Parts: sequence; structure tokens; C-alpha cells
Amino acid sequence: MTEVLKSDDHDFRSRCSIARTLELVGDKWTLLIVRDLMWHDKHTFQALQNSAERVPSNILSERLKRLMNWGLVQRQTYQYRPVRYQYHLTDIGRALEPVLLQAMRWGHEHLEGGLFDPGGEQPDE
Amino acid sequence: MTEVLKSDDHDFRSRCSIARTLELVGDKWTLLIVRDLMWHDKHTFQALQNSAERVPSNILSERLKRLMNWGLVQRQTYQYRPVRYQYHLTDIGRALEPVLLQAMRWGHEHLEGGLFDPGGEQPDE
DNA sequence: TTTGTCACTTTCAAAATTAAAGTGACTATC
DNA sequence: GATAGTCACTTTAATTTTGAAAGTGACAAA
Repeated sequence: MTEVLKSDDHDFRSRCSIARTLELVGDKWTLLIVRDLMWHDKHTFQALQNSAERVPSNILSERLKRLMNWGLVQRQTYQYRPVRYQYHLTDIGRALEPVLLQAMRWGHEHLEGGLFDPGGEQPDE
Repeated sequence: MTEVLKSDDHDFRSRCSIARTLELVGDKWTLLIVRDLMWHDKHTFQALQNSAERVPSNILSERLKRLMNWGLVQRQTYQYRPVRYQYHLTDIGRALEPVLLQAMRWGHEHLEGGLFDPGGEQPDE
């Protein structure tokens, strides 16, 4: 079973597309979750939680709900008894890849010591 | 007089360049300030404050300090008695343009009704 | 029966954000 | 020369968000 819930009535603070994008991904965690879903094959709550930067579980839970709500992520049940879920990016979520790549490029070029590799280090799964 | 203060010892939560970039610009306001400096010819505290999304003045003050601290923005005194300042992007700050463009593109394509125009609407100066 | 896993939720203190008012340096006007 | 106005912020206090940690419920395996 696949759930996609998208509520289309969000109200924005301005008509600027950047401001609108930031209302959704303008925080320290959301794009890291997208990164892990897109490149690091982390698709379960557990795997996402064990990611390099150690997102708090309540934050992860809230962000995943928001991403589902906006249609960037869908959750699917991949196993019953016990029920287990996987999170996957939708086309809308995958369309953020150039944003991630540019953020990675900027960080790599202008912040010392950062990696330039979508694969990253993957310290633990 | 031009001030550029850059402290090179920031500690990051991971080696991922995206995570590092987000530690600096991962919030609702910072990239909007960069947008206004880059495209909207807003260079004084007042002009930035009057921008479309109405950033609170203490947040603006704190973000400008952070951007100066990381070397993305420099402040210059353009007038004495009374002393007045202008903020400008450095090369490092300007290098964020592709990030802004991709964020704009994504918002425009996937969030209904957003503008696709670096110039924006500029409702008041 | 006990232990373990997964997918969260709850709790509560600490930190960040917000709106609003205030400050200091000056200039211009009555 | 007293008052009003501008710019560049800072301070204050209430609200919201974050973060670390512990807890919960559904099951499975030993």
C-alpha cells in the first residue's frame, strides 16, 4: 500500500519562489533527510535516524510528515506483522537534486574540508 | 572603510558539504537576505528590513553578523555624521547564486503560484 | 516469559524566534 | 533651542521550536 497525501492549500509569506521553497526546506534537517532518501539508500525511520548528523527522532517524525504533506515523500508499507514502512521521494522530491548539488558544491568550494560526493562517507547504516 | 571579518574555525556536525552549508544558510531568513543583496539592490539595514517577508530586526542583525563572520558579506561605511552602512556580498556570497536559482526553479515548478524572476516584485524599498 | 526490533510519541528543559518598544547618533525644522 | 525625524541597530518578554532522553505499542524470536 502506498500513501500519498498532498494538501494543496498552504499559505505562503510572499510570492517569491525562494521564500516559498524555504518555508518547506528552510531548516537544518529537511534537506539532509532528502539527501539520505535520494543518495544514501536510507528508507526506513531507523536508517534515517542513524544518519551522520543524528537528527532527533521527534524532529525526523515531524519533518517526514511535512514532506509527505507537501507531496515530496511517500510512505509505503513493505511488510505486515509487524508492520514496517519505507519512505521514498516522489518526482517532486527528486526534483530537489540540483538544489542539493549546488549546496554541496558551494560548501565544498567555500567551507574548508567538506566532501564533494553525493555518496558521502556513510559511517553506519 | 571596509570590514571583512572571517573566523576560519567553525566546527561542523559532519563532513558532508550539504550539512555544512545548512549550518550557515539552513534557516528561513538567511538566503532571503542573500537574495536581496544579490538581486534586489538592498544594501542598508533599513532596506533589508523592509523586504517583502518582513524579517524581524534582531534576526536581521544577527544574520548579518553571521554572514560577515563567515566571509559572505562585508559592511562598509558609506557616510559619516551620521554614520551609515552598506552591506555587500563578497565573492563567496555571490557564489551562492546557483543555489538561489535552483531553489527558485524548484519552488516555481512545484509550488503553485510562485514567481520565476530574480527581480521579484519589489513592493517597497 | 523475557528480550529484542522497529516506528514512532511523549516529556520537559533549553534555545531560537517574534513583535514591539527602546536607544544613540545625528540632522532638519519650527 | 526644543521638537521631530531618520538610520542602525539593541533590548525585552512572550511564544514557538528544538533537542535529549525516556516511553509506548506491535509484534517476533529465544
